[in-house]
Amino acid sequence: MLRGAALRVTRPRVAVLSAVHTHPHADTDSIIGAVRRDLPEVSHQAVYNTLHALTAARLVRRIQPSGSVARYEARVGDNHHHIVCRSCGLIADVDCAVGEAPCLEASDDSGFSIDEAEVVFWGLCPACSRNSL
Amino acid sequence: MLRGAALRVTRPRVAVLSAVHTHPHADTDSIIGAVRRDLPEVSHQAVYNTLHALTAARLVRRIQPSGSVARYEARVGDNHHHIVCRSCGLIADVDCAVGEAPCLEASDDSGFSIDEAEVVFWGLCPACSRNSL
DNA sequence: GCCTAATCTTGACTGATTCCAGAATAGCGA
DNA sequence: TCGCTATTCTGGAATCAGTCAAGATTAGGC
Repeated sequence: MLRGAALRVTRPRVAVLSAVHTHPHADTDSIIGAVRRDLPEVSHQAVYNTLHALTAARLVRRIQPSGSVARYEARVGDNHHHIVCRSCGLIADVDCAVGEAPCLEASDDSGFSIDEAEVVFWGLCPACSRNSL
Repeated sequence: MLRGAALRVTRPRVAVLSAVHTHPHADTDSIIGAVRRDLPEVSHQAVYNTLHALTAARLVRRIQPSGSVARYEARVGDNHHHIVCRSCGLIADVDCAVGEAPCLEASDDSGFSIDEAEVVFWGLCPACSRNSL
């Protein structure tokens, strides 16, 4: 995958890419933790660098719901959306009915040239929903 | 408005509420600046407190597109959406065709109880669009 | 195997936001 | 109108995610 994106194959990069694949929607800190289970010596800077490089190469997607830190996921290219729990922050994927970006047309684009419509559904996850009764 | 929300009417609060009305989509720093034109002595903390209180009271809405700091707007209750310029960060409003939250149904809610669908359109504003030609 | 540019390590730094303790004050009741 | 009390504000320190920068390391082409 890395070679396909014209990126050098280094241990930290392989570990980060793999961590993002095994931990969907994880924040940077969790990814650093996961990577260090394989490579205890990686610097946080290397992880930040790699995440930026992978994001720029479209191998991972960066998401950041309001009030949350940056999170990353490896599911790219299918323009799916997310549901975020207002209470615990849990994130789940939602398939996009349309499949191609932008899946939605703006009623009035104010002269902008739009290339993507990002949808975030807000609500309560099953567990928090139960607890709030 | 403040009294209607059972909030004490203080000078900082009036100034913040007014600043949010006159500066749509402004970030906290701009709001602090605008407020200090009226009340030079307000602390940044008072502005943060007030913005949180107003947000909780639903008198203002907090928005935070990926990679941006928190921004606030006074247009509430009509569930409109936003277009964000990828290049300069400019934000414009887009009316929601439906008008009531959630304006969109998730194809599969994963057991979540959803109360809002937030839509962010990404693209280039007219000026940046022209410059990139 | 060597060379060079890309990448990594280390450690300091920034900027937004939050935490805290003491001073000020809005709005209640007398 | 006056005083009381809880809420709010001030000022300053602290936190936390993320960025910057310089020198050491290393992947990958020759």
